[in-house]
Amino acid sequence: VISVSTTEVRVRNRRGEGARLKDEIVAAAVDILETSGSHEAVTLRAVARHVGISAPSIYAHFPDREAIIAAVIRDGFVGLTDALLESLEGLDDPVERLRAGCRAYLRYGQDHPQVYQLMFANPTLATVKTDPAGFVEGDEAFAVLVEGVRDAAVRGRSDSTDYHLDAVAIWVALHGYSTLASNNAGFPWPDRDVLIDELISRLARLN
Amino acid sequence: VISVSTTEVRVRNRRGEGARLKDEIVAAAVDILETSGSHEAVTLRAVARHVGISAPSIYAHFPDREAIIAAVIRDGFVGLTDALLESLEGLDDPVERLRAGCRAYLRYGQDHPQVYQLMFANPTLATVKTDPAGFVEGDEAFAVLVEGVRDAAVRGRSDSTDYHLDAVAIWVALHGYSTLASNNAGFPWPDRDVLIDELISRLARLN
DNA sequence: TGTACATCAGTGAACGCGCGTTCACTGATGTAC
DNA sequence: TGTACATCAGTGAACGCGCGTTCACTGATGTAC
Repeated sequence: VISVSTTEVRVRNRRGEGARLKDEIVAAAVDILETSGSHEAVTLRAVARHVGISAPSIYAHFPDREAIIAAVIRDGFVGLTDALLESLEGLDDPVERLRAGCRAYLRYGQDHPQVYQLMFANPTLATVKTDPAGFVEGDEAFAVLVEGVRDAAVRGRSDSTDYHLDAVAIWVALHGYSTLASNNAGFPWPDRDVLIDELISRLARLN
Repeated sequence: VISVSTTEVRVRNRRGEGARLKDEIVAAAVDILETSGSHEAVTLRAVARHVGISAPSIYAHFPDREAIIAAVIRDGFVGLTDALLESLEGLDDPVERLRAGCRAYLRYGQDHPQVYQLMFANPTLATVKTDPAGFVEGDEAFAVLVEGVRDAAVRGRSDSTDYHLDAVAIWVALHGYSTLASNNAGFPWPDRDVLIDELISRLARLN
């Protein structure tokens, strides 16, 4: 019998590199979260098993299970903001920038549906959102959107006069589409790109 | 010492009325769900405690815990559809009807945030949605919206030509606002009524 | 260069808990005769 | 009208499980002298 199991043996971190485990723990939590489709599966013991360590080892890095989830959410906000900013690189046309940003937002939600859900549709958030760090990240992401609307208006491509209001309108629509699409695959959705373009142009008041 | 505790003693159902417990179980599940803010708290034992029965008694009415949640979701769809239809009663103006329906939808989401979340933003749904009954209810609710857009267009109050597309756009926006608002109270929301009216008039293409 | 030792990165066993589920049962109530 | 009995609406005790968390520990590794 040929052994197929690749009994992943974890190599213990070298002295002074113990903090590396912290990142591995968060990565494992994300993995379990997205694979299982529910944050209930992200138990302290499941995370430990996934990383290949004993359960108590986690306590050197996180005070409790909730802190791991909070770290996942914080990482999510950083990742989303990065994705948004990256999507704008090299683009000059304000409408193109707006569309690119919105698409990047939806892509993030589609690629990390469970993390996304945790970020925006879970009361656990209360904990992280009170934490200034998570809040600032979320604000930064939203600011990208407000800037996009303002830019389009200033350069004569949109009739928007209330940038904040219109940015909120777009955010609300994007978020709605993101969560509904990932949870209601059976619904008769119209063409995705048409829907998104209509949402953006009407809510950003493109002319 | 004056006894304050109202040790709720449940009266056993009379013969032939055992099925009444089924409704009590669902009601208890909804109560726990909305009070706790998370469906994780809706355990079989917690529901039994809330109703005032022993845990095994539930098995006479539901095969397992998941079936209770499914019943909560089904009830939710019925409740939402009823609320939508009721909101239209006595209204004739198509734009008024559209607004009333949308407001009723948001009110439902605000009044039953956790049930709402379970209905639209949870993969547990997969089970219920495959079930024709739940599906039909959801379709009926959405049909109310499509009819609203069509009616407005036919009566010259909207420029919509693709009723389904525009109804989806409105649904997406309403859903987005509903979940974001209930989970992000700290966000600087614009005036609620202004936001909602703008979403509806732009997405329904009111003229 | 050699060695004693402090420190670091973890481990293994154990705990109490609430959970879903099973099993054999109980006692009130309606019904057949 | 009286009574034996079937049925119905539940109960109580028990199970095995995975969980979060604690505790005392181990063994490799870098460092001071």
